[in-house]
Amino acid sequence: MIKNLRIKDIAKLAGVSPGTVDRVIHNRGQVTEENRLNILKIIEEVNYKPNLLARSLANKKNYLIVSLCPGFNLQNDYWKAPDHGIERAAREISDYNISVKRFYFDQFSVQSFKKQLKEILELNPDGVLLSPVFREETIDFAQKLDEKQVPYIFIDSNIDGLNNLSYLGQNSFQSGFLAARLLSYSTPADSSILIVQIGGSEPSNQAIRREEGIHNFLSQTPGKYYYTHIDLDTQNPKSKANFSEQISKGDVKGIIVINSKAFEVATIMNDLGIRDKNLIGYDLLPENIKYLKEGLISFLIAQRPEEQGYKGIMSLFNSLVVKSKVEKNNYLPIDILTGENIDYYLNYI
Amino acid sequence: MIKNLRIKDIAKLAGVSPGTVDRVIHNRGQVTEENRLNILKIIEEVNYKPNLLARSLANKKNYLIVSLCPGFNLQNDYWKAPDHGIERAAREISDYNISVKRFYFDQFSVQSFKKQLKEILELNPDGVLLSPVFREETIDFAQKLDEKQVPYIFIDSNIDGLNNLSYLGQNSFQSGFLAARLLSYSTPADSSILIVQIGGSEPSNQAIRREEGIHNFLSQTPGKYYYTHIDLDTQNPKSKANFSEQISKGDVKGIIVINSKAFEVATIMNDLGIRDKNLIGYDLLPENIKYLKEGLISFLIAQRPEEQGYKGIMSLFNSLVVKSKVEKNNYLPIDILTGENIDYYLNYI
DNA sequence: ATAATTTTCGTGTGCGGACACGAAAATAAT
DNA sequence: ATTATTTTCGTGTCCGCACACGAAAATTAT
Repeated sequence: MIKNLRIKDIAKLAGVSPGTVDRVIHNRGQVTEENRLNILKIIEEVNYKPNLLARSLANKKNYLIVSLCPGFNLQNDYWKAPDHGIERAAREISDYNISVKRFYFDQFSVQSFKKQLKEILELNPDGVLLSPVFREETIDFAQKLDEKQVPYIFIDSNIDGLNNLSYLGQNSFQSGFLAARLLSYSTPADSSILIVQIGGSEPSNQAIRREEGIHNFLSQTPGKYYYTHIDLDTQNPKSKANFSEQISKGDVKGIIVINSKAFEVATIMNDLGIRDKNLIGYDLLPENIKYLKEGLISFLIAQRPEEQGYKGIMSLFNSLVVKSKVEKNNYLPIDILTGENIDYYLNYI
Repeated sequence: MIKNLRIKDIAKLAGVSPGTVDRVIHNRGQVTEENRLNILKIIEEVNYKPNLLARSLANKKNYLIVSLCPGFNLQNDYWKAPDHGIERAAREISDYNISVKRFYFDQFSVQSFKKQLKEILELNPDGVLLSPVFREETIDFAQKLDEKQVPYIFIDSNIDGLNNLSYLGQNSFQSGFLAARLLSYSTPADSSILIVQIGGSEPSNQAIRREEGIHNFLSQTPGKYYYTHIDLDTQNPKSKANFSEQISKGDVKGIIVINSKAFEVATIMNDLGIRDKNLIGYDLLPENIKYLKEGLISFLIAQRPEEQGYKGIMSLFNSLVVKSKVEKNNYLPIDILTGENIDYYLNYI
């Protein structure tokens, strides 16, 4: 119940004017060493905390935060959730003289990524939130930001060894490990497991790490499961036919899809009338959710994409305005979803 | 990028002084109907949003929010988490002239509950966050708050039919249903399941609803499982012996503990060297976590207690200061925890 | 010693909004 | 028509902080 002291109070305690205290707080010089130390001591003693409201109100500086994430559309709306989180955070802190400008790129085009990075640099932002899909370009960009002393945060995936303020995302290895663990609960010994990568293009870093996690778990239970990696390209009839054949085998009891397209497998299972296999997938795409509720998908593993966006912006805010320190590695929880609990994740912000 | 208009701007648009606009905004009268309507129209048109920072800074009113939750100690630290969330929210909004005062009661004593309610009423708070453990006393209290037009929020458990601003907690029925579902993944057909209530005292509302959910699931799979309810009082040697006997039976394959004391069962299983049964429990007590990591507990179901406290205070803040509307029923996600993902929940705020 | 320069410091203004107070305008009373 | 009363409205101050400007003090140069 002790009221927070103000600059004016500290000035009185130190026997100086508010302006002098202000100069000490902002390291603006023009203060004798004696006064400076004394004021710092008092600030320490009374645990002075500036009033953020007053500070932001008086501060004319307008912070610009930009975000760069893959775009989204009806076919692929994974990045809608982070975008939503970014927007929510932006609304919440707009009174603090912070504007957030969102950029998007085509996640299959390095060119679009580079183009946006260039535009962003020209804006001279005060902070950047970034999905570092392309490695080399990100490294180059990060170095330029370092030179300008602009903080940046990665979301969804990470690149080690850079000077980013924070990383917000999941531990992919561990989420693969967990997927295998969940499968093992309900899959009898000596059966086969398929590890499926869908899409025709090469797997993302995330998918690779997940598969490593799966391998790691399965290798800890030697001899219990036989597992095979399959690439499925649903556009390619041959690939699809091959997959249908594989999945129809009786000893196949479990399937893990290591990217977000588990619904493709569920669709095939549905068409073939297969119902006795456990399917585990990732991410809350509408079609995944549908099959989870219908029981064709046993578990979905989710990574709080909305929160990644929200916390990303809030972390930059905390760093720039509140000046509190930010955790460098901020692994988000690995949520396990079933038909029974998913509704409470969907409605919940 | 359009800058927010200020009262001063609106005054100019309406051809009046800022004071007049202010009077309209606060319904303080002293304005001709003609001016009032005109100003309201302009406010609507330009979508005026008052600057919360400036508003709070200028506002001398000090809001008092009180919370009343069960106390906690080394033996029973469940309520430590909500308390932590309350404290975190309080810190975050302290600049907005909001002070949060925390009250505690003994969850086994109606008397202590009533005593604290009385004290709270005498403080004339502007908002109340409450764990409504005792039904009748809460109803009485709620009515008094209604008369004073003081908003109140329930956390952890709910009482229907009251005028509370919001409820923050879990759908206990559904979390029971989910527990049974999880058990069914790994428990073979025709085996026995124990539903255990621990503690010697009567079960909480929450435990009762969970058991209903369990029943509901199991009754949907007729004939598949045999299940028995057992009361276990670990202080009572006879009760403990009886339980040990039951759990040693070979056909018992699964156990669900419907309150937060699953670790008691795990301890017994440990002592008896039993390792081939699936045990599911609730809540992240340290001892539960320990056994989850060791594999004696298969799943823990958690309800984000920290977030209940945090969101409870933030909802009151939003209602009192931001004046945004608050969802009445705010079921928190039902988190499924295993040894593989729990660390990411523990570190995470 | 005095002037010129540099350093140190206090005061004042504004950020956007809340509220008080007193002036001006409108209405009522004589 | 004049005064008294009520209603309407504008101005000013403060909230806590950031920053500018100019005055005072200390230092250096002459």
